[in-house]
Amino acid sequence: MYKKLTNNIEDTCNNDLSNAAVTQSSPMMSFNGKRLVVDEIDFFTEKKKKSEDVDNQLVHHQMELPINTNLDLLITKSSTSNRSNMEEGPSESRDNTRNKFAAMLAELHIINAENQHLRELVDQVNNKYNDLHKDLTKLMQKQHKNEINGAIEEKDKRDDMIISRSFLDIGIATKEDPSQQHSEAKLQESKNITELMECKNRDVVELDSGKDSAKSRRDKHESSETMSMIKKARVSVRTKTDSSMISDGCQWRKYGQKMAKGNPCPRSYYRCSMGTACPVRKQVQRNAEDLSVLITTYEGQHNHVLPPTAKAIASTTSAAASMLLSGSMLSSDGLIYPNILESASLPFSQNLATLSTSAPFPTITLDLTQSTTNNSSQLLQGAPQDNQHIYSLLSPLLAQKFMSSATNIFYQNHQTKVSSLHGSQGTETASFVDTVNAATAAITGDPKFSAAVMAAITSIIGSSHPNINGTSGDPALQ
DNA sequence: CGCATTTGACCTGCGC
DNA sequence: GCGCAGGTCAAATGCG
Repeated sequence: MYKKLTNNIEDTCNNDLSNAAVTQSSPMMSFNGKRLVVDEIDFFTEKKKKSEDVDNQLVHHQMELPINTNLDLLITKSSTSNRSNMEEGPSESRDNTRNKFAAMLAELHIINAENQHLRELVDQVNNKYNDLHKDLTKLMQKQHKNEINGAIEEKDKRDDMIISRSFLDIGIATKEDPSQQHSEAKLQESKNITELMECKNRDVVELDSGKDSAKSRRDKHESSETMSMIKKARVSVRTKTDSSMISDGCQWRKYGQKMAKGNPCPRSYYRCSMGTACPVRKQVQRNAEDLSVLITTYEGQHNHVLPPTAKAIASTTSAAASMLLSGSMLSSDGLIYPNILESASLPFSQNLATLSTSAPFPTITLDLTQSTTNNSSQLLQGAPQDNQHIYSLLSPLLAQKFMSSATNIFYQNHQTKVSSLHGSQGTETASFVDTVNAATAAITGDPKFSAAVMAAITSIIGSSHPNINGTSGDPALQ
């Protein structure tokens, strides 16, 4: 038994040491490679657990098999009281145990070093993120200055698609900057679309303070329309309930009620009252055709910290809104790409999520009334028929899907734009798209990993930009 | 008394 | 310009 136990420990040590060695030789966080560490806690769980297991085994081993290590490292009662017994053990066993203990110590040192290394990498990522953010702001300012110097007629011809061009220009400019890592730019671009709009808005404010011209006013008007579009992107949720309002974890204050045309039931207007001046609003109305169906439409992003139950739906709406906006704006004709619908559909129900372009503002509808078809019944099986639970279950999948689809669409359009401008660079971008697709597939294939990645990205963005949806932690998807 | 809800007035955008 | 519909505001009202 003793030999068996020591063998186990030895195997564990060898495995961990070899793993640590591999890890050391190949940095875990790399934008160019496929491994990306976003939160050291998540990625250490396995190793940590392993290490703890080793420690437990060691302690257990020492408690049961008192052996003098001659290092006098142990201060436990057993180690001192049984010293006489230890000295009577075979010297070979003492050597083995000593070696193993030393190996474990070495492993601990390696893990600590690795931990430190990863911390540094996370810091670097944060720093690069901040740098890119600054560069982006500068580019936006530069672009606005160029526009001001340009012809006014040209400006008049511009329509609401100004945003899409801005997005593409930003992406290309970032990509062409040799000082920035290619994939870092991509990661940055996909992180938070709403942040770009904040930059845009900030530029307008700066312009207004500097030049009070008709042109700047026109820019402001256009940007206000832009912001309005951002704000107006909506996510509609259909649920079957008898209550007048679904419970989504947020606090709402009713500020209006209207009779809508063609519907005997009034439409209620609610404003989020959890935070001061929170821009999020929602409309609640019963379906005219089926009065048991309650249609709740969310609009905007929270500017405050949300409780976990509210985070679920908020992150979903944020991600959906980001997807809607990125997808629709990247289209050359201003329409939402049809493949969004396909990619946005949940894996367990093709009819669960639908997009509407007929409405004044892009709206995605999540139909939670169809829970009896396909695999959704399996997914929801055993879960209480409570909206909060449904959201909790639904949200991560949706947010994940929306984020990946938005990212893919962004890059696909980006590729088209770059190819047309630079010709030969298309292949490079194409390979990157492949990489993104592969990464997306890997992420979507492993729920735990995707959850960890999303949580980490959310926490990183959230910590850097407290104004952005605490959901998002959801931006765009919170 | 403070807060939430109600409800009529008002604003805005759009189509004719 | 006018009317309609959707959305918002704010004073009045209700409730704990």
